[in-house]
Amino acid sequence: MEYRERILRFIEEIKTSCLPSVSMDFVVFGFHEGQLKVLLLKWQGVDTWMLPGGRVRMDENMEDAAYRSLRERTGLAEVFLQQFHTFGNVIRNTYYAMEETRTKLGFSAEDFEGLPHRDISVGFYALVEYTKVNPTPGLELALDPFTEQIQWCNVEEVPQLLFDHNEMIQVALKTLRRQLSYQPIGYTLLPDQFTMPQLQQLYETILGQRLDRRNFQKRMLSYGILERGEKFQNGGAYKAPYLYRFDREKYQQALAEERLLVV
Amino acid sequence: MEYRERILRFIEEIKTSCLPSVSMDFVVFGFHEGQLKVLLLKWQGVDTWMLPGGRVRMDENMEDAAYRSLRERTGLAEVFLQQFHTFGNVIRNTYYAMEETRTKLGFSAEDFEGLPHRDISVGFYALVEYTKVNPTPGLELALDPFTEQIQWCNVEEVPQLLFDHNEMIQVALKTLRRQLSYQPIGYTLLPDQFTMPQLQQLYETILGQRLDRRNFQKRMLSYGILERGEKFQNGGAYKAPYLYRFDREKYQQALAEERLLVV
DNA sequence: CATCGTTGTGTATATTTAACACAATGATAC
DNA sequence: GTATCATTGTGTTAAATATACACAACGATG
Repeated sequence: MEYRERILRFIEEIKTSCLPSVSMDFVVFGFHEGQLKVLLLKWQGVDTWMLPGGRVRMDENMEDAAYRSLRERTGLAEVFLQQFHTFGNVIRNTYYAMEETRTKLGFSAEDFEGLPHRDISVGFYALVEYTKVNPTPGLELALDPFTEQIQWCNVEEVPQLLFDHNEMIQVALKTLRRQLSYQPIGYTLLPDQFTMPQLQQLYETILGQRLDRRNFQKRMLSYGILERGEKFQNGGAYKAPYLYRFDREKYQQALAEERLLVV
Repeated sequence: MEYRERILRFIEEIKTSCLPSVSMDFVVFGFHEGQLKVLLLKWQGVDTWMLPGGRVRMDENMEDAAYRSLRERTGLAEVFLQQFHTFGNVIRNTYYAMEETRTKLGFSAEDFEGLPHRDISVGFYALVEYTKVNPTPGLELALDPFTEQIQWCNVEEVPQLLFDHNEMIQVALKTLRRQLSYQPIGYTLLPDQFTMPQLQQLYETILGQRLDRRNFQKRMLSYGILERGEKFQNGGAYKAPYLYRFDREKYQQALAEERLLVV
């Protein structure tokens, strides 16, 4: 199918099969080499980054739509996904790049007619295991003919984004910090097995503050949600740390009872 | 203006000047005689209660729309208002009473054509001072020609409501409890002056548990956000309690620093 | 003027949180 | 081989906080 044709079909699909004036935006967090990362994408013809988004089909639950969108982007079926805020300001769309994009791609105003000019956007944050993610540009899947590039970016180094997406990331981060004690942050951001220092680094990165190594370990073990495994030697000139994995059942139970307060 | 005419105008207004497929619902909390109350309303021709709702105008920020809707309903300009969750399930609308209402009122399907058949609804909870509220049925204001009755109901005695509104109240309550320590719950639900037992009763009602009288007082005073006034005698056979009022500035500061943990 | 329910304040105890010290490990340099 | 170094695992102590509880003061009532 030709490129122009694909875009026209895409627009037609949005107009006919998706809820008008409602969109979703995703703040996808990953953790790699001691850094908290977020997934960003770029539209073809626009040189500013933005968050991945999605739309809700007419007969689709919003939560299902969110999982679907994220699966299409990351290839992950099992992720932690949660709405954190709904953004409804008119000025959200002040820096809308749709017009710019349209012009650059050589489409007429009529081609894009009927698309909503203003959206309410439901913000979701997702916690995914960095190594398992396969960022997929929409171009390859025909799911979004605008998306050219998609890649991870350190949370501290996020550039100026389109729309209110910078604010979205900040609100998502704030929510993440607040929910650290009653959401399964650990086993959705870390690989199956991990060391205590890794776990601590994750918490420190999210909270943005140092924690006492000894008290942290004591506390984590006291929750009774960790299983200790073998020792792990990665070649450093130091004592080998133990590998741990989460006891999912006990973790869930502790979360339900909100016993995992950290700070 | 005739009744039928008013409804047709109302529908036309929604279709032309409000965002399609987005609505708002409000869980309005008040506190009176030791009871947490919530504002419910009834449509004409339907004998099931529901939550007050609203819509966002095309050129209006969603938050502004929420304040406007609530002002129209309660007559209050200054309320604490905050979104707590966005509801997007399709089955939300399974028990939709719109059709039923339409038939009972003698309107044809064409009259109601073009109205969205499925909404995403942003849930807000509001904290208002019970005595200052003047519940206003839409009929009197032409703001909502369906609403016949509006009144307070004890949170524990809420009947089966339309749509997913019972769930909404539960989620709002959960959020309220969780945010008790970093939101200005106190001075939005209580009158300007209040006694310590009143304040405690409020906290106990929201949290759904008893608190130690002495420790509660000690803690509240330790925050340094209360100003003690005169003694207050309401005629009971007991020692007169002091009246307090909040030092708004210090309260705000304590909230910002999240120092008001209660349980 | 004794009684009763309620309010204000204090104090002792238990629990939790925070601060800190030391031994063990395993690669590296000499 | 052995000393060095960064890092890990565990314990101990002091401070802060939360909890439990006791008593005196007040003001209407009979």
